[in-house]
Amino acid sequence: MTGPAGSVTAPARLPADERRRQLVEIGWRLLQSRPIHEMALDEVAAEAGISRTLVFHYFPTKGDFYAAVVQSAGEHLLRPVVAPEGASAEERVRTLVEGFVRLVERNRASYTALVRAAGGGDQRVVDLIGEIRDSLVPKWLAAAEWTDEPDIGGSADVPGRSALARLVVRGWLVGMEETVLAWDPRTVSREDLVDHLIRSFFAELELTRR
Amino acid sequence: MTGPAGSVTAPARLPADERRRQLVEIGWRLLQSRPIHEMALDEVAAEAGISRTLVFHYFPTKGDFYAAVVQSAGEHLLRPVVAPEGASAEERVRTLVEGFVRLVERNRASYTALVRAAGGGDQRVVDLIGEIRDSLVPKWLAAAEWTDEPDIGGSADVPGRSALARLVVRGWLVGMEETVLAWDPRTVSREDLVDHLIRSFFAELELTRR
DNA sequence: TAGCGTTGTTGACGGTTGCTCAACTAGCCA
DNA sequence: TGGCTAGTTGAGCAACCGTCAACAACGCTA
Repeated sequence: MTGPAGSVTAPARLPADERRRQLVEIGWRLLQSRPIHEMALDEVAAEAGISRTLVFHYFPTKGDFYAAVVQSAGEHLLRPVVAPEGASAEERVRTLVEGFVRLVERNRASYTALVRAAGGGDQRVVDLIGEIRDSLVPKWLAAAEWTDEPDIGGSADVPGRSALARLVVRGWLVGMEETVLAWDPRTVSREDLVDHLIRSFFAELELTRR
Repeated sequence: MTGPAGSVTAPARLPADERRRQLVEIGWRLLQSRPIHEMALDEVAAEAGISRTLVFHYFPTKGDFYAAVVQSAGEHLLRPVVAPEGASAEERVRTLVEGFVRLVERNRASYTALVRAAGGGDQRVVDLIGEIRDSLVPKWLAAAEWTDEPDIGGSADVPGRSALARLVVRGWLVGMEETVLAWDPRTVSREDLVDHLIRSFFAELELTRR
């Protein structure tokens, strides 16, 4: 355990940004085995082979560190999921859904860790996850080629229509998250799941049209 | 703050079950202003006018206490939401949706506290919230008069159909939770929200039929 | 090469909190 | 009165977050 350099323990002195990245990376790794509130900064420091004080030097508070970890994790996890350019709306949405299902299949631990962080941690982390979710809404709306058309013959300054769509898509995304996480491949086939999610998304969207 | 008996501080000696209930009630009250991981047992003890040790006497571990609080909270919050007996499917679902929206409107702090507990706390609490959600699924299916009919001419031992429905309803419930919590009455009217949720629920269910 | 500021790093300390242990006290029955 | 049961407590341990003042390595200038 306290081996003198068993694996790749940091030599001694690192440039600031590199140390930061190292710590975030360690935090992310630890987050996958422990719920967030059980990850002590002691552990992070030990893993990096430095003193706990140094962690506080880079992240003034525990919450700051967690926020950095969650932010980085969110980017890493969600960046690869993109819709292809020249395809039909259905194909694009399918790509997003399948990308997400695959993401969960491959990184279940990571993803649940990330989602769980949405509940327990401090306020910054909660807000961060909220922002990440919000940032996904336009992506999905665009994939469905859903244009934010104003009410037919109605006034454009009434935000009701598009606001409802955004709200609904946000809720739908969270529901999908939950569905895929709770999904048991032995009772529901992967195909049925994906098909249902796609049709569900379009149906939900269509319902907001009026 | 340290008033000698301003409100209703417990006298001294209480029967076990009464003390338990008092502590859970205090925990529930505190949970509404603080996220769960910030509620120290010190505070609970102080609020009850007893020593911290006694709290541990009734709840061996912090997680046990939190679990008890969440359990009680879940029952208190969700019990009142029931569908009327003799109404149509649509009316019954409408009652459930409106009941839930009203619940969130009135007890926003309590409800978010409860939902947030689903993420951060210890495993027992997470599981508990999962069970509460699961227990809601049949209630909603029944309200929609959704009979768990086997595949037409198919084998009854294939669980695919109803399993999908249960899974989907669970996800939809979580999505609705999120939607109502993120809902801003200034951009989406209450009526539009409720209407959409009702139609969304039936649409989602209909999609599982095949 | 000496000096000096900048920057990465640390040990020691304080306060809070979850949890344990042995002991004290109020009622109740023989 | 004595003794049993049950509610209650203070002292103490260990883990953890966060602070402070100081140390050590490197680059720059002279």
